[in-house]
Amino acid sequence: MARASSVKDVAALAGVSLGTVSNVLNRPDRVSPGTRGKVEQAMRDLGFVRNESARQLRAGHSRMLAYVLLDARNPFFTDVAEGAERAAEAADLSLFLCHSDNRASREGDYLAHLVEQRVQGILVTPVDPHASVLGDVRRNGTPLVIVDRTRDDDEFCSVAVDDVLGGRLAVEHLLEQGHTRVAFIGGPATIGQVRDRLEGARQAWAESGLPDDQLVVVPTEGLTVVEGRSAGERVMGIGRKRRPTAAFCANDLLALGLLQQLSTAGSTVPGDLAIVGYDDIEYASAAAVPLTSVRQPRQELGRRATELVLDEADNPDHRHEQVVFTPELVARRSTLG
Amino acid sequence: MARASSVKDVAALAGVSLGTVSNVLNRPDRVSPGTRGKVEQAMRDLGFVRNESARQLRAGHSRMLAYVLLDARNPFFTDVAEGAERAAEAADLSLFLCHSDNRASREGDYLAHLVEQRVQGILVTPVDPHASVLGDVRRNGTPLVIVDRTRDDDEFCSVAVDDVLGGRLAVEHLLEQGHTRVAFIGGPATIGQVRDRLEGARQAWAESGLPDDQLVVVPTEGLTVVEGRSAGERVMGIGRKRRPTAAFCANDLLALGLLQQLSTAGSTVPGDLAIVGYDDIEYASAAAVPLTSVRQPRQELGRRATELVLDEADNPDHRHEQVVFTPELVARRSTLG
DNA sequence: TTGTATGCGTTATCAC
DNA sequence: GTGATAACGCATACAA
Repeated sequence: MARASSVKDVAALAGVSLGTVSNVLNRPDRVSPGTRGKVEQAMRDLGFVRNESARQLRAGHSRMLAYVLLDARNPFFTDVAEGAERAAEAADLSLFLCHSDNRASREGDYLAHLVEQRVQGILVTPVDPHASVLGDVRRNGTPLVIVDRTRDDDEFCSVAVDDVLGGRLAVEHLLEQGHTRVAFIGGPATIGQVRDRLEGARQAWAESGLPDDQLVVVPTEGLTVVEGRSAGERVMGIGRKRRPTAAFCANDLLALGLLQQLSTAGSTVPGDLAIVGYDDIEYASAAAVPLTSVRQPRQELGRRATELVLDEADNPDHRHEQVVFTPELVARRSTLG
Repeated sequence: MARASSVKDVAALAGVSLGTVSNVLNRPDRVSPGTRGKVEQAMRDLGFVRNESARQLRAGHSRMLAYVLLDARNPFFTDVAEGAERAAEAADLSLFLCHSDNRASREGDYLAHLVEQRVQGILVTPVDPHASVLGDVRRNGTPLVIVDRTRDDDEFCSVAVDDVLGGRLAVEHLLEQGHTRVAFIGGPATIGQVRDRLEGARQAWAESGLPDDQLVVVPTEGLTVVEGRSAGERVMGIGRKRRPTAAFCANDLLALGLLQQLSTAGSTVPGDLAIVGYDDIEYASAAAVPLTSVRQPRQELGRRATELVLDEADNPDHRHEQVVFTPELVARRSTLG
């Protein structure tokens, strides 16, 4: 494979000047049909492909968007990515996914590379939304939007969902179903989401007037199926009288693990324990017992984040905006007996 | 945000020439500690970031690798990606994920963009391994390796797993467990994988001497949880006497759906139906009944594919290679009573 | 050790 | 309608 051919090669073969080739590429109307034909033929003959690096160098920025995400295995993030992908497509940009796998170092490497690449914009669900690395990106002139996380300042655009409200919705639903002992399953508390959902749960609980200690917090070390199973053992290990009759899980993976654990142990859902999940991922409705869950507008998150990052890139009057979406409870068999 | 600063700006501020700045960047040993200090300080002051486009233009190729994958929601592919990611990291390259979502048009758009971007190499699990678009990439000088698919020629490097053997392993295991009526669940037959796994199943069946019609093919329209549930209804709808006592599913998602359907309907696994899945994704071992499955060396696939694409990029004597890995059966409760 | 000059491929401006 | 030319930012060969 010889060196790829350039506009110069095309020009030589077509017997025209380099400028004309460029015109065929970028303003075909300015060039006569005859020469255009010759040029296009030459391009085909040589298998000419634009060199995007050179284009970018000239233009000052690339036609790429990137989404740096925490966990490619979590359908929540891939759904967000799908929304972003569609918005990117509509703007004639390509969206690339970068998997940080929850590691700050990898996240940092990707962000650095993307800034060097002069991408149009970056969406990121960061390991730590307050890490200075995000500020560095901005300082270097690359628009950046925080997805599914928030900061307590307004230095960045962000899109997120009201997790406190989500927590309220879940617990209010369980209260309506007559439960008076409820477990909150989730952790670690370092994750803002987990804290907010618990906070919402507590607010709803306080308003119910039930004793505080009947809302039991069962901590987990992560938001995974395996952790859900382990939490299930702990919940069902509580003595009959003090055992919760319902559980609100900080995400659906936990809820699925919990469901599996109960099913393995011969307990029934919602008979022995009602379950509410969070995220409403596809597996939630397809579970053995379809799962009640708090739905977030996932694709919408990605779409809006993309719009914001493009506004930051294109609009000189851009103002940072913190968008907060409203979650919605989807009731299914796991709480409806 | 003003225009990003360039080596020229750094040189001006540091009071040295542009070449010296470049040397600080690329051969720091060639420059005296004193001037190096000045230059580095200037870089910090200006927030200088290399322009990767310009670097690429100069170098002729980028420091990017890409994996164009079919389905970001399938853990199989994200595991492959993880293996590729690690190999890329070791070579000091960045791996970007492109989600074609099983759409040929999106796959084509991504491939075109990557070629224009002059990426170092592309890994792809294509919608159609024989589509001409793959040949176009190669013709344009970008190394490309096919992942988890094969072609019947040797125009490309590829890495795959021996699915015929995988099918044999699954059915041989069920035969050993004493089953004499088995369902193969999977489809559509347009997917090479599905065909190969069925082929392997048939080979093992033929060698067992059991009547052909006791290996029942239950077709599905895709390899998803939902399809698995639907297949479950059909299998259990078969009259008692002719009903299979075991099912071999073309992937784990189908198997999980099947498992859920049985559990919902009050049937037991493996009592009423033993189940073998394929892929051994994380959810397989974490399922309500841990799933027997055929494991593929997923990360290894990604790692090897990356090595091959880098060899194609760097080694003038590169020869295309079709690597075929050997699958392995992992027996768990879903077949072991 | 440091500085100068050239070219990578593209686009856009300006003559012709 | 077409052609010559400069510029984008960087890396390198070579000169000082």
